[in-house]
Amino acid sequence: MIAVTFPDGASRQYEPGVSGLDIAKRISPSLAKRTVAMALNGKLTDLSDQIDHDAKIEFVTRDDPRALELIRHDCAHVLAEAVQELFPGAQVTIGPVIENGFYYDFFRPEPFTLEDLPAIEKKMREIIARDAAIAREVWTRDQAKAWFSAKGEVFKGELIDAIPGGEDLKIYRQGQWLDLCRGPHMPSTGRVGGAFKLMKVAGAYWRGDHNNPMLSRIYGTAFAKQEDLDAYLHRLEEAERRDHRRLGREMDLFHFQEEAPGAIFWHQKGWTLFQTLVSYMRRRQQEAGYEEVNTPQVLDRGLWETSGHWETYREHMFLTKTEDERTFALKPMNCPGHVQIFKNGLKSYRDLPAKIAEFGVVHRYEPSGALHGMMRVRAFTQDDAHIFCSEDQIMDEALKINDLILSIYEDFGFGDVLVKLSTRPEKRVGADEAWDKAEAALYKVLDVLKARGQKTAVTPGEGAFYGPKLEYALRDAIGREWQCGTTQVDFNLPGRFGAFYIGPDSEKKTPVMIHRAMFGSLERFTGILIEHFAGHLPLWLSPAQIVVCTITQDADDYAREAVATARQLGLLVEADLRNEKIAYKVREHSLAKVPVLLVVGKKEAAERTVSVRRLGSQAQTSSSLDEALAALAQEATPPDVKG
RNA sequence: GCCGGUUUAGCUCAGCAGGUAGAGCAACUGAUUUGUAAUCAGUAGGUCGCGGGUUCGAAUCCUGCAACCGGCACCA
Repeated sequence: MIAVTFPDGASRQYEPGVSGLDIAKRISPSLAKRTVAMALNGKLTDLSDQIDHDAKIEFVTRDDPRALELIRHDCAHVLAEAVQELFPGAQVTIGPVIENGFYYDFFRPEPFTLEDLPAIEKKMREIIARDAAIAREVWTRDQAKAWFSAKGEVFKGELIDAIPGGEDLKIYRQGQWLDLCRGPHMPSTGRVGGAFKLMKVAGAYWRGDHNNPMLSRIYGTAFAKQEDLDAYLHRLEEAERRDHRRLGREMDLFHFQEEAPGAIFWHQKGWTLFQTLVSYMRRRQQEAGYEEVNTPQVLDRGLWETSGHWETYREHMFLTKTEDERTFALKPMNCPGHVQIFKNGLKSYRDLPAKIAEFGVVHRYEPSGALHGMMRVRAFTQDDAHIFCSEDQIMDEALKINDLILSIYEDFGFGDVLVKLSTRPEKRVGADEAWDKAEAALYKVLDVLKARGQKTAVTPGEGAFYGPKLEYALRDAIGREWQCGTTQVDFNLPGRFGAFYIGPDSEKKTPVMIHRAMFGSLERFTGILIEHFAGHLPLWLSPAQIVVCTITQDADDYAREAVATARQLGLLVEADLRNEKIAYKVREHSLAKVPVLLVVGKKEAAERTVSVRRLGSQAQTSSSLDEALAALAQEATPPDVKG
C-alpha cells in the first residue's frame, strides 16, 4: 500500500497504481466531478495518472487558478480539432498557452481570415458540448511518426524528430481527434466550458524563424467563468481608450502622416510636454554630474565602419550620398560622436569618470512592420549618455545610474521596476575576456540590487553586440511592462576608436564606456506616460494645465485677469470666453483632458473667487483666486524642484 | 521585411449586388448671455489613399504601390 497525503495533512492508504480520479471518486463523487487535474507532489498532472509511490496530492478544481492554464490549453486543442474538422488538410503545429489566452498555429495554403472565426468558434462549442473524454496514450516514436506522416502532418513530424531520442511520446486523444502533446489535460472537452473567444488571426513563422514558412495563427482566450472573460474584454477596451495614438489626437499633442512614416509631427501641446520631460531630465543629469553636449546628425560612413555599426546595421541606417560621392549616415546612435568628444584633448585618469550626455536625435530605418505609433518610430530622441571610466569604476557607476533611474521612475509614479541583465549575444565584437569582465561587473551590480530587494532577472544572449546590459522595465497602471532604461558596459568601442586616457603611471589606457539611457526614447516615454495616465497627466506634466471658463461676458475681464496672474506664476493657462453654455465648455475641455477648470461668473468676479473643477471629478470647490492659483502653482512644480 | 485586414469630409462612420457620394459631431454665419460633460437655426466642406486596368460608366470589380491597424520577425 502507498500513503497519499492531502493538503490538510491527512493521509490515507491506497493500492499502488491507483489513479487521481479513483481517489477523488472515493472521497466524494462531487469532488471527482469538479476536479480537472491534480498536483502530485506540487506538479500539475493528469487526473488519470497512476500513483505508485507515497505522494502528496492536491485536487485542482476548475475554479482553481491553476486550472486556468489547463482550460486554455484544452481550448487550444479544441480549436485545432475544430479547424481540422472544418478545413481538411490544415496541418497542426503547436498551440501553447500564453499570457491572457492561447494560440494555435496551422499550416494552410490559404491563411485564415477574421471571417473564418465565427464558424470555427461554433464548431468548438459543438466539440465542447460533445464532452468527449480526453485520454492520454503513450506511443513509440515510430508509431507517432507513422501516424502523423500518414496524415500528411509534416510539421508534427518535425516536432517528433526534435524530441530527444528514446523518449516515449504522449498522445492525447479526444473523440476522433488526437494530438501529440506534453499535457497535462483535463478529463474531457466539456470542462473547457463556454467562457472562451477567438480573438484574432495572424501570420507567424514556423518556429519563430523568418527563414521558415509562414503559418496561420489563431489567437483565442478562455477563462473559467464568463464574468472573467467579460472582465478581460473590458480591460482590452480600457487599453484601447488609453491608446496614445487616439489620445494624442484628442489632446492635440501630435500627428503622423504618410510622407514621414515613423516620424512625429509634434503639435504645440505635445512639444510642451516633450520639453517638460527634457527640462526635468536635464536638471536630474546636471545634478548627477553629467555634461550635456550635442553632436552632428550626419556623419561619414567611415565612422560607422570603425564602430562596427556599418557591418551589423547598415541596412537599417538612413544613408545619404553627396555630390562628391561621399557616403554619410544619419546617426542611428550617439556613441561614436561622444567618443570623438572624449578623444578631443588629452584626458587623464583624473578626468574619469567623464559623463557625456546628449538629447540625441537618432534615425533608424526600422522595418515597416515594426512601426507602432510613438512606441516604435524611425526618428527619436534618446536621453543618451556615455560614461568613460576605468574598469574598477564600472560597478560604482552602474550602481549610480541604477539609483538615478529608479529615482526618476519614482517621480513619474512608476514604482514597479524589473532590472534585467542581458548577456553576450552570438553576434558580437570583442574578445571573450572583455565580455567576461563586463558581465562580471554587471552580475555584481545585480547582486547588490537583489540584496536590496529589487526585482531582477537574467536574459542570456540578449546583450548588445558591443557589450552586456542592464535593462529597466517598468510596469504601467494596467500592468503592462515597458522596457525603457538601459546600462551597457562596453569594452570595445573606445578601443576601436583609439580613445585613451593617461593613467596614474603615465601610461596610455583605454577607458571603458558605459552607454546609458533612462527614459530611453523620449517619444516612446511620452507615449507610455499618456497611456499610463490615460491622458490624465499630473499637473506638472500637463501642457495645458488650466482653462478659465466664463459663464457670461460679465466675467470676461475677471477671467483675463485670472489668466494673467496664473501666467505670472508660471502656469499654462488659457481663457475660454466663448459665448457658449458652461456645460458645453466643461465637456469640451474635459474631453481634451485639461486637468483644471476654473469657472468664473458674476458671483466669482464680485467675490474674487473661482470655482475649481478637476478632471475626472464632478466636484466643484470654491476658493479665492489667489489661494487657488498659489496651490496650483505649488502642485505644478516638478517633483525634483519641489524637493 | 512576412501574413491578414483597413484606407470615403477635420473626427467617427454609412454608402451592402458598378449609374460621378451621405449622416452625426467639429468648422463657419446668425440668434441665444447661458452656473459645471453637447442651446437652436442656417451655410459651407470630399481628386472616395495614389497609379494603372476592365467597363458606355468605378468609391464599388481587377492589379501595382503607399500608409495605417493586428500579429510574426527585427529592435545597435
